[in-house]
Amino acid sequence: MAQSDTVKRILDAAEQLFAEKGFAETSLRLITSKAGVNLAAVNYHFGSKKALIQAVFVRFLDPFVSSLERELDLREQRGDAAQQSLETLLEMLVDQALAVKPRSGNDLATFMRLLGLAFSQSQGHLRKYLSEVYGKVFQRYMGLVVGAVPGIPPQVLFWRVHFMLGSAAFTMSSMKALRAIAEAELGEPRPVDSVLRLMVPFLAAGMRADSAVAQQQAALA
Amino acid sequence: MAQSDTVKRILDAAEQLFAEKGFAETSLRLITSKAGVNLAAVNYHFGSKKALIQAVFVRFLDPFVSSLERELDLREQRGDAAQQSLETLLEMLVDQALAVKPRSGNDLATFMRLLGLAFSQSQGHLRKYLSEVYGKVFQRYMGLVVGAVPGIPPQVLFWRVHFMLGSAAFTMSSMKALRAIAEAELGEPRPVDSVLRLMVPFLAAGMRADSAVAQQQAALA
DNA sequence: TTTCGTTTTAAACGTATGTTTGAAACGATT
DNA sequence: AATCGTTTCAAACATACGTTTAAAACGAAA
Repeated sequence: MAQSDTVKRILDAAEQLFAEKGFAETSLRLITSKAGVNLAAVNYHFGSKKALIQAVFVRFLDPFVSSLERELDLREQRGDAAQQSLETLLEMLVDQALAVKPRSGNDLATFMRLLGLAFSQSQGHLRKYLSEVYGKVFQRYMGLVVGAVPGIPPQVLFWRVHFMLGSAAFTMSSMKALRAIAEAELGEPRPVDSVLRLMVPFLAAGMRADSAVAQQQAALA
Repeated sequence: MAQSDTVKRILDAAEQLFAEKGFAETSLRLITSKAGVNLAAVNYHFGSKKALIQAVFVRFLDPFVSSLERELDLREQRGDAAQQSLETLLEMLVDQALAVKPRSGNDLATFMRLLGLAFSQSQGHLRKYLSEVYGKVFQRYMGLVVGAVPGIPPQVLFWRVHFMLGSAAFTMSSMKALRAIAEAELGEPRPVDSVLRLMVPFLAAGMRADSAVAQQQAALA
């Protein structure tokens, strides 16, 4: 018969638990018990915990990245790739993230949190693996972003890209907690996708900030 | 005699190791061996590993926060607290961070990384503790920030503040790695304080981005 | 010098983790 | 029905961790 669903059950449980508690804090015993499979199943099917972590990321990043590449190809064919506005590019990313069809019981918040963890919590092995596998798309996309903010020196651009990344990674990995705070302080919180869209003008404005002023600010002791 | 320097040696070693590897990944055995003291010394002097983590943060946050509060008082007395520009407020924070006099072998990068970890890696107990002790100053400062960007709806402002926070926390906690990448890609990297100053116009512009557009963007499905 | 509270020390404890093992159960193929 | 590769299972293994213990060393006060 086709491979049993043990693998899928492990991935589902691991994905959810990783998103809730992080990698180090999630034990294999917790994962396997939630998945209803034997403890040894993880090492049998994946080889190690590290490999399981990678497998979780591959399963949820692959569709996202494929769909992103398709969209990039499309826009390139239409020839307007070079002159995309920054806002359009950022929205495109949000749209792709929102377009990933949720699997059973894995909602957008889980996706966000995992994406955030990939940057903030990833130990060496994960970060290296992700940049090996997805580095090319990342650079392709970032090339477009850089092209959309002309007149900024490369040094400044480098750091602004990472300010952007940090904003996104932090927000996504803390999304759940932040929405709870927002609810306590301001009533009914925005839906997750609305928060993502709220980031677009914030990031775009930051990227476009006057760089002469920026240089000057940074220069003075 | 005065309390032996065992406590100080533990704090020094822990501070540096936490900054390098995070909390969970740093064992008491590693800390005590680096500090050249007995393993049991941590539990004797601090009670537990959690208490040690808190002690590390208190030691390096207290001077920073005190100095920040002094500066806030000063500006309040001068009466110009209410009409500070956003840039001025952010620069003030950078200046306070840079003004913390480095202890032996603990440079600015360590300070940055710890501050970043406080947000990203802190488990429940640390976050709760920090917000209990330093929440008041944080809110006082954030009140000024919010006052410096008029005309933005509270909901939008809430999220933008956290976009800002995320940018700063991520950048600081990844500062060392990012500077290494910058060096490989662009040659001699900026000094740490210059990177901090580079954030100011980026964040200020993001905070001030047109909120009507933002609202509209966020609203459309 | 003796006393007594403080600090340091080596060793052990208890627990949790990722991983391995060898046998049992399974399921398609012959 | 017998065979054989695959998968599951309970149990154990090896290791690492934070913490505790009880004795030894220390150092100022008497």
